[in-house]
Amino acid sequence: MVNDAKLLATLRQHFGFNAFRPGQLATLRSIMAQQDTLAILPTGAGKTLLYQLPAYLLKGTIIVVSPLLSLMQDQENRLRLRGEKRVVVLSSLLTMSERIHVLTHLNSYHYIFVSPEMLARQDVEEGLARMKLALLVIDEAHCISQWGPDFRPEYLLLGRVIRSLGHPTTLMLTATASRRVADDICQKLSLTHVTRVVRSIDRPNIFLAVEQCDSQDEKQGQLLRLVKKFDRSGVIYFSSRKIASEVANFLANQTKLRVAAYHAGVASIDRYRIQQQFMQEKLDVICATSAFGMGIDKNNIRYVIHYHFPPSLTSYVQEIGRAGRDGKQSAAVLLYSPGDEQLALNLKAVELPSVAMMNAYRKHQVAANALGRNATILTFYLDHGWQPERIVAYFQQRWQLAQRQVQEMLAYIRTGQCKREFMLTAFGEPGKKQPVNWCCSADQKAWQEDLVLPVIQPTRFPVENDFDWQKRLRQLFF
DNA sequence: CGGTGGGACGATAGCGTCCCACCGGTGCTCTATT
Repeated sequence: MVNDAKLLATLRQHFGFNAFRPGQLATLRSIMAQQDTLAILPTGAGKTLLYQLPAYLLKGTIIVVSPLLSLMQDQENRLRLRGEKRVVVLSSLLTMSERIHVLTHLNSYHYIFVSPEMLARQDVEEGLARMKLALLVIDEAHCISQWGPDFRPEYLLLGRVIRSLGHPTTLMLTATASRRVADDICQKLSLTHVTRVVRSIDRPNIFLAVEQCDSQDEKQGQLLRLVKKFDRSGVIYFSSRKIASEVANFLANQTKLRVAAYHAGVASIDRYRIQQQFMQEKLDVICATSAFGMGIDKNNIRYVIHYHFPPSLTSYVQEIGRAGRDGKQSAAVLLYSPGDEQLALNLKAVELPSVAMMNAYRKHQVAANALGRNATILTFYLDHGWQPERIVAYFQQRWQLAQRQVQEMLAYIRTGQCKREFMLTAFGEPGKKQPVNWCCSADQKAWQEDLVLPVIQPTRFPVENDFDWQKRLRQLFF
């Protein structure tokens, strides 16, 4: 049994820190007690340490399931910089002979990074099932709930994979998950006894604002005003690639700022360059779709503006959470024109096969692969033995959920009460707000008159205060 | 799914109506051609 002193010693010896950040110790205790653990810790809480530290104490390989190839490569590079050589990204970027080599030498790796799609392949699953695993890590675990059902269905097979790997200790990591999402993650993985380590989603240094704009022209004008006013680094989120690119050009022409558009239509090499330049302060503003953000490790993003309507409060909290990681004052501004919610709904509507479409399919009027964009997700469910009736019911349920999420987002926009209070209540943390009302509802005057943000003290990461290691050492040795 | 913009058409000289095409985000992996 590993005690706290041992964990702390390992932290000192291998990472050079003197204290854990909030949530780390509780998570590590749980992992070392071989408990499945869901850690919901805000961005910047040091989540990678949660599996890198146990690597020094556990025997066997650590598998990390990650949603993006770029994230896996990034993690691999970081581990190599730490001197870890026994690390591999098992992905389609390997040549066939490289992949065969990896699969026949699985035991020689300390860390294996893998996507859910690759992990669900029979040869990979069987290969890994023969290994001694120290830990299974599911990074960005909210993807199970958010992307799994409609977009990347292999996420729904992770429960099966966990069982076929002999149920290793499983660590799920995410920055944002409401209680409902957390329940959904555990349920979809069929994990019943899960330790949850949850820190507040509140980021007191982020000012919350909603600006109503009556037209798209007014919105663009307002955006320009905000971007000129705010200090350098910022991210602007869009739900359209085309408009993201157009506004990027507009801002580049109207200001002296260095602006780039970032979305899935941009070549991956350029996306990589843009991200690097943003990190190195060679770009000021990124006009992005939801493609941008995961794994962004930049601590001085001063603002996140939403030009379009986020699909849910959860995604909104995730996206604005990228601001102000250094604890200094930052802002999250949502620009809203009445009717903006329609685009969010339409995006969901095309993702889910309509009832009419499914009826046509059931009457054999169309084949599954003729269902266009919906074909992939639909054939997945059919291949896994779902009856069409069940699929229709499920998609209807997903559609209703999407509508509820849009309604919740609208309620956030419209509420006259403190935005922060609304947000925290929605995430099951009522009454946990800081004494200061730091949002546009409370600071109407300051916000609307001259955009002067109230000054607050930068927050430092507090030392884990529920553990006095010196006292604990005295108890152990004297 | 649902909103919008453009073209055709009708009945009549300036505009209404209808219909159709188009648009709207996120990524993995595999496979067959260039």
